[in-house]
Amino acid sequence: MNLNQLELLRALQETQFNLSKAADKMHVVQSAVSRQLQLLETELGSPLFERHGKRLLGLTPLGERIMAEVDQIHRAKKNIQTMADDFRDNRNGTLHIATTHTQAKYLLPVPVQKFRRKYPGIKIYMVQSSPDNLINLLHQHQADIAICTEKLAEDDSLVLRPCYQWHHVAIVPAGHTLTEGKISLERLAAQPVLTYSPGFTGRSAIEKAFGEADLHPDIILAAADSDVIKTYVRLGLGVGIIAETSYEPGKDSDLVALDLEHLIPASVTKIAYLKQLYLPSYCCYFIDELLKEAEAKRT
Amino acid sequence: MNLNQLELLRALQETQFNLSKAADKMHVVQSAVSRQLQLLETELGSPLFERHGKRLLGLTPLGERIMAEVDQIHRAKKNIQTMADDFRDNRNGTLHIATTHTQAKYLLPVPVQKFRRKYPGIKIYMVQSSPDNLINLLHQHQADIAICTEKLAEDDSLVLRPCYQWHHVAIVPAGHTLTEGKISLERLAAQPVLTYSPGFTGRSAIEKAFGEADLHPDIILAAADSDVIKTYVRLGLGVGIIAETSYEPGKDSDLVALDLEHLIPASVTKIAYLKQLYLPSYCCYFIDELLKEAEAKRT
DNA sequence: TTGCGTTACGACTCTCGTAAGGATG
DNA sequence: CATCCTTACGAGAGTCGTAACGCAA
Repeated sequence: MNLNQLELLRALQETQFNLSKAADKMHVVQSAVSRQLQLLETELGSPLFERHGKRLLGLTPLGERIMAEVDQIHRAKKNIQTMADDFRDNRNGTLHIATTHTQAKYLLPVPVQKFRRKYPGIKIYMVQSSPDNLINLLHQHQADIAICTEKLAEDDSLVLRPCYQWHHVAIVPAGHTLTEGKISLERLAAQPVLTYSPGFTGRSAIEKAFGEADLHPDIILAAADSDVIKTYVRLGLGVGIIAETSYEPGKDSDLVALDLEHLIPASVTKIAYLKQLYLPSYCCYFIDELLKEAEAKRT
Repeated sequence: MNLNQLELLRALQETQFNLSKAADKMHVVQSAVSRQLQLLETELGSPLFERHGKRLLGLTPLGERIMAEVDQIHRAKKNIQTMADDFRDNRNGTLHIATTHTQAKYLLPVPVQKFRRKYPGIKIYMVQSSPDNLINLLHQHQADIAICTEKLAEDDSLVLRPCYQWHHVAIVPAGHTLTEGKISLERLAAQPVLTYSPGFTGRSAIEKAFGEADLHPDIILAAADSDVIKTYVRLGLGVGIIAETSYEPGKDSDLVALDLEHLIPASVTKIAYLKQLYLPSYCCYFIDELLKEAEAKRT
């Protein structure tokens, strides 16, 4: 048994048990992985994969259990390398941030700027995705940290750090009927509504609020980002419900923001990363800057 | 980086950073480990060991952190091998039991006998040691399970399974003054006492009971096992305090056992094993038999 | 026929052991 | 000077890549 053979098992799982594709992933020819797999299964004394003829179909029960340990080994090996790299030179490296559009545009700019100044040698990869996919990215080691508001609960393998609490605002063109009088969920629900796609940026809080009031707003447009919503609100399609932080008083002076703090429960944006994974020092610095920025926004 | 290099790190730690002894442990010549260590440190880019000249003195801070991951890898690798062995053939193997004299003599015989019948191919290694050392044996992977009463608390990495609850009895030769009238801690403390060594078989419960009554018995003999205590009680040296299960009505008919249940708090004997370590099926069977035996003793 | 996996064989790389040498207490 | 570690070099084991083959959709 050696580390390459264990990596091979991972590669096979990631390629739906296709030896040829796994070989590509491992940067060796296909016959090599065929042999290595045979050697490993011979050494362990039992097949690790279900086969139909020569084709691999999936893991055996033994294979399943072994894969869990292989993942542990992979993680530990990665930690060793990260630690060594970080120790030798913490000025170079890469930072993979997974987040949603809203956070990328309205929360991250200042921290990223500060980070660039302190760590000019670190490459930043920012991946935008849907909140439920962010956790996948973490688990697949394709992201170091994830920043988002929803879908981050009940996962024991994650560290969750509350970043900041915010609430929603309604946006309407100047002169809109909602700008007069007191805002309420009933009045909102009477209008065509534009807001975030399900699973994005506190959409669940919005649904909860309307649901508890037994209201069923007509959501005529759902988008992943605030800018799209604003655009169509400007076109007069209806009232937008977006995060307060996405309303920019300067640029959005043609729109009126109506505070919904008392109507829709507040949301908490969190930073998440894998509990068992070592974070390089620059990554911790970035998290600290994020928390500082959140603190600054709050006041 | 490969598994052998990581094993080498463990070997070095276990040999107080002596390359020559580590080489013996790894079954290779010393020059080989010297080179492998250099290769690893070169690959990681930083030294893992503090050196004075050519000698290794200890781990660097980086080395310390890496060793923690190496231990994880070692454990996972061991789990893979155990799983594969268990899956292929669960009739052969070894079971390392670490326990104290008392448990080995009075709790284990029946389960061991049943185990031998069901798994005649498994070799049983029974290690007797002091309770605080039992945990070390588990952590050093020199024992699969440990059975004892004391010193098993507050260790997050252990699974603790309460096995059975018992209490102490006082033993005296027939006709001893304590056999008349009602037993009490005061009357006990007035006699020379023979009992377990500190850390053994509920000794702490004994001390606690006397301590809370502000009594200071004269413990003239402390032994790790009940038989030694019985022997000297028979010689008339004083009153023995032993586990109830160690008093055998048949063999010990010359001694009188006085129940101390109401005087000394009960003790709980537990089975412990490493949380993160895979236990082969026969090991689980043995644990089950132990729990059954404990259940039988209780009734 | 194409895609997927296995087997055979020669080339190469890697690691080991032997042996000699340097440093340290 | 004995112990501990390093370096040099040749032998052997292990792994890879090429290529040919078997099998199934």
